[in-house]
Amino acid sequence: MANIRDVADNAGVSVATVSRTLQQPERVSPKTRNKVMAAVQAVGYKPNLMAVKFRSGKTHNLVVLVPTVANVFFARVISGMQEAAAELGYSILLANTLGNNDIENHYAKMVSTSQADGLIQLRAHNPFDASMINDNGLLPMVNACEVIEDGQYPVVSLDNRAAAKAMTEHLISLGHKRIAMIKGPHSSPLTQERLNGYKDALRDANITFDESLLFDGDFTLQAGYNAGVTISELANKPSAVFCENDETAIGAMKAFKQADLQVPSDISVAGFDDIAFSAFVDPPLTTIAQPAEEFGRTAVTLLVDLLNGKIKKAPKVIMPFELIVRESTGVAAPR
Amino acid sequence: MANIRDVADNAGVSVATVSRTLQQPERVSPKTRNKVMAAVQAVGYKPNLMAVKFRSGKTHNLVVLVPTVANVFFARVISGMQEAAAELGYSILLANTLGNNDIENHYAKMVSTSQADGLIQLRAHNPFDASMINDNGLLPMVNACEVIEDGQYPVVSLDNRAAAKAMTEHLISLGHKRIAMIKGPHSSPLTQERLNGYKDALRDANITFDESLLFDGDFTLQAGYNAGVTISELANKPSAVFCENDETAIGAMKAFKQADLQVPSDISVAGFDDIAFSAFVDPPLTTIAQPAEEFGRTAVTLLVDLLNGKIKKAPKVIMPFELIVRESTGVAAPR
DNA sequence: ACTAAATATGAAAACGGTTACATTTTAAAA
DNA sequence: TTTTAAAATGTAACCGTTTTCATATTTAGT
Repeated sequence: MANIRDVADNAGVSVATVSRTLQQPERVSPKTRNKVMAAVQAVGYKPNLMAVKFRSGKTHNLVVLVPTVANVFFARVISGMQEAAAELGYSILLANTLGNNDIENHYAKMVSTSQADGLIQLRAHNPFDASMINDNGLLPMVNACEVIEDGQYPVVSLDNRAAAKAMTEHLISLGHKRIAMIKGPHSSPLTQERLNGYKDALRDANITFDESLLFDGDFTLQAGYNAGVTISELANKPSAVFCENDETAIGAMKAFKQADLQVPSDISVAGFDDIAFSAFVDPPLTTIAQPAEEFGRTAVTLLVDLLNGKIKKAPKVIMPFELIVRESTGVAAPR
Repeated sequence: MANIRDVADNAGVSVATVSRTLQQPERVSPKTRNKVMAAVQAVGYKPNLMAVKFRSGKTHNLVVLVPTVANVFFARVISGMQEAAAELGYSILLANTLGNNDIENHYAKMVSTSQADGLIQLRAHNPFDASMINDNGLLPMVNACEVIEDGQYPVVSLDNRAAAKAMTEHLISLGHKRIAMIKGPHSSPLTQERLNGYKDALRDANITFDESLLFDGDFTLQAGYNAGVTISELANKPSAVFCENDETAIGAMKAFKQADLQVPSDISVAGFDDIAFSAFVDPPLTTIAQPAEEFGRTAVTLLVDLLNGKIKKAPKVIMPFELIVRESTGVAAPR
């Protein structure tokens, strides 16, 4: 494999000149520039970027911690990250953490071991192992999708509380009073935020919050189905179910169908995220759309700015949401 | 940031000894080993892995080219890759190519520029730009999911033709004679393989192949929906539709529902991949299950073996498939 | 106790670039 | 033409490891 010295020899110049020709062509005369370029071709030179990264101390790699790439919403976010990263000359190192703390730490360590310049978390969960904190006591990190309260790190998030409130108000406006909620995992701040929004709407409408209408989930189809089965066996069923994500809602709808409950005439169902499938299930799902790709783009832009020292204090970017009303929600049935 | 020299100074030994202590502890006396370990702690040493990779010439990175991470099937494959890579001490650099040739080349180039040791393609599409071929004329690459014919590179694939044949036979056994097919993108060898399997089954059952029952798609929900609309407007409708993946099938089912065609009583629908959603749509989708995670695991194992020179000539691993009969396929309606 | 072999350690080169600094060449100004 | 500044190029140090080879130390054998 040809290296920069081979090029220099071939062109009859020094390695410094070759390096300059490649990095700052304007600093070298047109004549030698041509010689060098010809030599590059002649010997088939490919710069060893590992050497460059080592020397420069900048890897231009970003680690992204994602709970699971199989989640359709995350897949969209990642897609946006890839795009922005490519534009800025960065590569994404994707880590599928499966919520596992060891895996998270393993990948987060790539920053302290100079394998990556920064870190994006798709799940709020700091601080990491103290061993990976750098000089100034902070990791070059941004949190996406979930707000983190301590204000130390940049955040790009959705106003989950407001969005959940908007959805709940939509259900209330259709006449629903007994509105169940299928939650996300306990460990996720999202769960709490969306629950808060739900409670806000209830309070504003003078509907007393009923803890027995809360069901556990974990953002998977199966969990939604399980909760749906439980709900359909209830003596005093809710007339609407607000699910903390679309997968959950789709799972629950299957349970309702099996129990011969019509959606939305017997029971309304609402989701959150607006994944592609939601428009294609039967009935199409009412949900909250989030600008997923934009999330990703913003997160890497923020991180790169942070790495370049362009950010003074941790900003908090709140992305807009949109209530998408489809056919899975309808007016409450008379009791 | 402490480097190996700081550790050496602190421990009162040479850098060579520190390196040995960390890499091959058995080659250093217990006494100095303890001294070094203490020094590592004392100065908070974290090896600069970029330097290690540069020096060793092994990056322990693998580039994975995926057409789109938003495809649920690919997401499962990637998940399996991550797992196997982590076990083998490799990291995955995920590239979302969106089928774009430039993006593919850009990421493939990471191998020739020493940023990654090898490459996995989730879509068969070689050779690349000649500029990135190495000495022996080959890229350290394995193809997953799609068989490639030239036999130069290891392949892990499914017998798509046999699987498509099995599904078509299932439909024929239910009495279907007019079976439409919604294809994948032209560019994908998968499309052709599955089409071949479909034709095989037709031939074996003495059903004449009817080109007008072939519809274009691209593996997305929307394309499936579009084809579904076209089919429902047909004067002489097929009694069954075999879709080349599940997303397509789910899209088509939505179109049929809108056209008041009952699945499966009016028209049967079959998919391919068995993504998680398929069990949860209405009706649950008959499909072909592929061991997606295992695909991913096998692909990286193969690639790592290839990198270690453990592979003589390119193997071709064919993974098993399974016909999953759910409720979207039923006996053919009398005409 | 003496020598040979085995083990432990250190000094320094190497990996492939970038870059500060020194030097030479070219262009511009006097 | 001479002087001076600017532009082009070269020399060599440097980034943080690993690794070869030489040297020092320990262990074993007689």
